[in-house]
Amino acid sequence: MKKTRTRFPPSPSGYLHIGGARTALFNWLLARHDGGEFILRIEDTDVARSTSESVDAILEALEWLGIDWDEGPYFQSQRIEIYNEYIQKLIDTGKAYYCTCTPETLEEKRKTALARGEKPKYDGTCRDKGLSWSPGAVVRFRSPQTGTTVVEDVIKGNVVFENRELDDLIIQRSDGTPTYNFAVVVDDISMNINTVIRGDDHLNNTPRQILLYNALEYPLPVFGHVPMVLGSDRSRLSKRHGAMSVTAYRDMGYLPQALINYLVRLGWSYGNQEFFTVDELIEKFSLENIGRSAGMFNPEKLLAINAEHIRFSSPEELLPHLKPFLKEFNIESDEYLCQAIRTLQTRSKTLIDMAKGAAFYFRERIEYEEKAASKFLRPQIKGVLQGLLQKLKSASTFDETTLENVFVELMEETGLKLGKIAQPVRVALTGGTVSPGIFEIMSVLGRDRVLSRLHAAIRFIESSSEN
RNA sequence: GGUCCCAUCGUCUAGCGGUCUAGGAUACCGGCCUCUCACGCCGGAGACACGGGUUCGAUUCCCGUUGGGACUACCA
Repeated sequence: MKKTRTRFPPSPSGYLHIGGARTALFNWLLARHDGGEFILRIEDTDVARSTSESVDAILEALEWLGIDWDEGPYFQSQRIEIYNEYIQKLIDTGKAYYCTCTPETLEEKRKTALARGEKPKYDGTCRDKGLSWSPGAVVRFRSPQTGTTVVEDVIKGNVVFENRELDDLIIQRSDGTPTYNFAVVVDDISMNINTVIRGDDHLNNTPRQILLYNALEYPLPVFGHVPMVLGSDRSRLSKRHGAMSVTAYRDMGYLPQALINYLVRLGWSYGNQEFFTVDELIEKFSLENIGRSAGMFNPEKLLAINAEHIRFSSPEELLPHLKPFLKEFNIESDEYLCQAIRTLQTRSKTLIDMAKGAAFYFRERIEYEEKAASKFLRPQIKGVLQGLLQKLKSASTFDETTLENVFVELMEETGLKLGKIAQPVRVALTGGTVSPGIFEIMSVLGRDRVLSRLHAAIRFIESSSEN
């Protein structure tokens, strides 16, 4: 049994988007599951569209996701000699030929064919001319005109194509670079790729590629065409569907493992299980459980999964991902950060939420939300806060249980319900009316900060009642 | 237009001939819990596109219709 070798071959004409990431994930997961290898290859034969910025962006996105590769990145642009070698082989054996039809006349013919309601395929003008190379010539593959080609797809089953539907595709452009279908085949052959998992938008290309494998006399890899990810209007994903780049989700406060979980679950299932860690996915992933119908990208479900991952990760795991967002709120302190995170996990759907929610822990001075202050920091509560202050000063410890006892005492003495006391204290401590539990907050902040914030609140009440 | 793929709640899906008065998740709506907000828990509404077959029996198999999608480049 040969080792599984999969690959991910993005073309560097933009960022890594959600759909591409999912394809990468499937290939990566399969390789990791099987103990095989995962190869990264940059398909940059289209010089006009490829940029090194895109390459960087794609690598950055893969790294963030934690998708690592065993070989590469290979660049097709650096493999021209290899393609030429294979092309020469095909020309020598008569399986490919030079063609001097100009793009203009081809375009012309395509239009008239279409207008007549016919299939716009190459008419074979140069097929039997026996032309040799000349400037501007391209190389075409001599495609069989009869018979059928069967794609044995591990996801879709056998798909039969009539060879007469296929035409003599160009395999080398007039500038000497190979075209996609040919480069892919040569690369996959020379890189020993034995498992090709890709979007089903490639299913129609596959018979051509199979014919190329045959002409080159190499065995076929296993093909698996996964259904596409669709936008909210059920069409192919594109920019107009909103944020589609992987790094955009990073920047919106998503965890890589959450995006992975969501993306893999979109099109693959494991019974009723929804939540997976990356290790679990590696363990459980298999081609058999990939569905056959296209799925719609649903940001709401992604958000829910993200919240779940935030909830079930340890503060230590969350910390490095949270740091950049804290920085945006000018929080650099490391003090009691993990404890603070713990109090925010069940109330944060994104890391941005969490950073926002954590801000009050680290402020020197609390600024009160206007509404909160006018509703809860009123003169009649001043005495209660003062009473609390005294009790806290003398509290033996500052853990949640002790704190709760202090409040119970205070409730008995004042006859007030917890809610009546907790909200003003919450405003004093956080500036607002929404926060983690009051005892949690206090024990995280510690006695000194709590006391000084209560003092500040009392002074605030005094100064605002003067006017 | 041609070729190919696809079709279970709004969405993601389980289901691989009887277990389905179709299960889970998400979103939505109630309720409980409760110091706020969440989390959690309980409950509700919500789907097998349609028509033919095959079969004792179809969500499950076959064909057609309809609908959606992809491809149809000297893009990948």
